[in-house]
Amino acid sequence: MTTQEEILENTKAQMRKGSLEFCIMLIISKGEVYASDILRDLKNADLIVVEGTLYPLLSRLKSSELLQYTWKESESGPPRKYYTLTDKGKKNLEQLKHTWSKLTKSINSLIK
Amino acid sequence: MTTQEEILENTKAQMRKGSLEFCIMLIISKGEVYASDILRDLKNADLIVVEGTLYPLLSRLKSSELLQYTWKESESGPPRKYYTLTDKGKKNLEQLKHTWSKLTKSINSLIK
DNA sequence: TGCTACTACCTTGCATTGCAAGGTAGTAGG
DNA sequence: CCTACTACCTTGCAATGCAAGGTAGTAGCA
Repeated sequence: MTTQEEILENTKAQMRKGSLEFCIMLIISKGEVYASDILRDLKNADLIVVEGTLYPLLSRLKSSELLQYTWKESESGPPRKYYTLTDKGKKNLEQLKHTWSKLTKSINSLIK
Repeated sequence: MTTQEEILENTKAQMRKGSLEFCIMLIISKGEVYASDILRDLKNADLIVVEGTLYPLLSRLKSSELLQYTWKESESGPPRKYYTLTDKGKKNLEQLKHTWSKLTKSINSLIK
């Protein structure tokens, strides 16, 4: 069975997923962060994401050379991977901002 | 091998996919259309979609009772399925417009 | 009647990817 | 050492976009 509510949530989830990679790069572009920082920032922006989604995505971006990381000690607990954008990542992100801008214009004109 | 260009196109594609279902419902909400009309309108909005994507999606929306269709004769060629939104579909779409508006606000504030 | 071309609808199989669930290991406090 | 906590990562499943291929109705024309 599939309720109306579930159908709606599914489509909403699709929207979130579509911008996920973009959002994560935006967050990293603001300064060195590690996974928990990213999860927190996404949550604050109403973009719920879990670890099982984030870690593979970070790995993917890393192996595409858009991200790099350095290990850093924590004051309390195990060491953390702090991510930053590479030059390639920064260029990529600029293009994505442009793409995002065009997409929202297209859709907003469909809405009217 | 994966080029910079391919990585970028992949992320762009993710963005498009995320809003696809929403866009298709927006197009149908403007009046009775059949598959080719939808493909044309999406293309005009820079949202490239192919048949193999559209037909299963229309079926899904139909079986979720967001869409309905009627067969109509064509002046030249085989008959066509003309789609419209059901009441449930209209309600759903209103919610999605709201979700879209919130999402764009969230992301735009991440961009700044 | 055949033949070709065109349009329209649909299906199959693959690749990608989000996510629930579970796993490993470092640190800290008692 | 034992428990709790944090951090990173993997496995297996399900959803879904898409390339490719398939079926069938219509039209024009010899």
